Amino acid sequence: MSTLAQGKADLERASTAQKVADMLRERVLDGELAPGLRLSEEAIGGALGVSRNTLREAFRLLTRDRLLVHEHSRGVFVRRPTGDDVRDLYAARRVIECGALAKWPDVDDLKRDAVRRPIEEATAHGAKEDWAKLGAANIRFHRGIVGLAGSHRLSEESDRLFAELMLAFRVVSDPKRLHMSYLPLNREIVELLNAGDVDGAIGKLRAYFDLAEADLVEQLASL
Amino acid sequence: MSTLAQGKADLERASTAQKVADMLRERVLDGELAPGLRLSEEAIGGALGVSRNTLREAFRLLTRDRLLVHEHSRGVFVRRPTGDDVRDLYAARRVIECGALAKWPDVDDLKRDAVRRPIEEATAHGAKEDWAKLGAANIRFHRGIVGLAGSHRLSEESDRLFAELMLAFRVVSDPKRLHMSYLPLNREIVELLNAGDVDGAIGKLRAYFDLAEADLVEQLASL
DNA sequence: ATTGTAGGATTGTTGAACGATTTGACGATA
DNA sequence: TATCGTCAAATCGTTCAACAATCCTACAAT
Repeated sequence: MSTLAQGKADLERASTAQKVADMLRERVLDGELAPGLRLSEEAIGGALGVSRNTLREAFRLLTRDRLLVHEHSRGVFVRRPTGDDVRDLYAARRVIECGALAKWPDVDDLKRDAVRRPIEEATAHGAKEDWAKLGAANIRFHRGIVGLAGSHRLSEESDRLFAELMLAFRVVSDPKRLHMSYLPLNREIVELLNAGDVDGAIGKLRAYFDLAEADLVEQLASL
Repeated sequence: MSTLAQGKADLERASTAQKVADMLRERVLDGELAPGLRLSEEAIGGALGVSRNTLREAFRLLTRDRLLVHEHSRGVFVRRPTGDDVRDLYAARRVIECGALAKWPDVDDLKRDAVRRPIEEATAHGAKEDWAKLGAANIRFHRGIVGLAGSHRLSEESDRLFAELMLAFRVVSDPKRLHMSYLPLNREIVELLNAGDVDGAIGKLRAYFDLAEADLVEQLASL
């Protein structure tokens, strides 16, 4: 049954514009397409072998995800997040994630594990000094937190916020320090949750947001 | 300065696809385009005098807003919200609005008035039995609550949630009863806020969500 | 009643075309 | 030197026509 549902999902994924958008999204998040870069319709369309119309549909999708910005008659550019953007993103995250975390007492172990496990994985990757995977596990930790709310729509919007934040992280000079320094804090959050101190965990999560936001804004300001 | 920024915003608003999307959005929220209706590219494009490509761009925008659903090679349809959709929407609203409301002590009077004023307006419209305006004021009340969080992104996502919810409201048999019955509850929330009892207000808001969700789900189930 | 099988209709995608807008360079003027 | 038009090149915005791919309907066969 689960394999059938999976197969259906694969079949439904067909649109060329959607595939192009997915490919471009990866390139943007990889950093291969740097923030501020202009994406010429002709150049990109020619390189990917799709028509301008189809490419423009893909651009619309990514613009809605805030990875690209569209300027009329000038083209689309890879978004370059500002300090205000980061403040806005963290204001949204504070509300969403702290609110979702408050649901901890009401959810089952499946959802709880989606919060706990990424921290274990992050620790393992940190020990191996695999900073990319550490960062990815960190994202999964926060995705797990949002998942506690039990809203598909909220999770999808959060994914967009995370993607945009990863764009902002690209300007950070030392991502290793950033991710490693917050890992112990996240671990404490999980320990507080396991101990039943949800309010304490929320407080620590909020403290994490304050620290991370200030750090990122400062690095963006020094450019 | 503010007039200049306004003028620039007006100038930038130009794209045909955007205008078509705005027009279609109104029609969908009016109910002129009923949930479940299929939107033929040829028919709509011909009626609006735009090409298929431009129309498809508009469809993508509205699909992202969840007002339309896109089925591959079958076309786009006006979304028909299900009970699960409503539960998802309210789960998201609970997290967002309760979290935003918790910021009440930290915000200025401008933002607080954006919460208080719509309730006064709703009361006035209710007295005149203008149910459409009463519903609109109710939405503004909740927009004001989200605005307390101070995140532009969160407010925009909430607008999408509200729009989708208005789609679900279209199946309600007696919108008058629905809006009127919750107005006193909203008024109590404002009074609690003015009295400084933020936690009490959050509790009442949560109670409102529980009632409204159950009501809407029940009406959707009886179809 | 279920399963194939045409066919017609609609969507998915492409390519070319043309007007509109932006951009950048080149002089003209003060 | 600095500022202001002007003009040409490049790119975007939009339309149109065409064809392949897919879906829907009706009808026949088992």
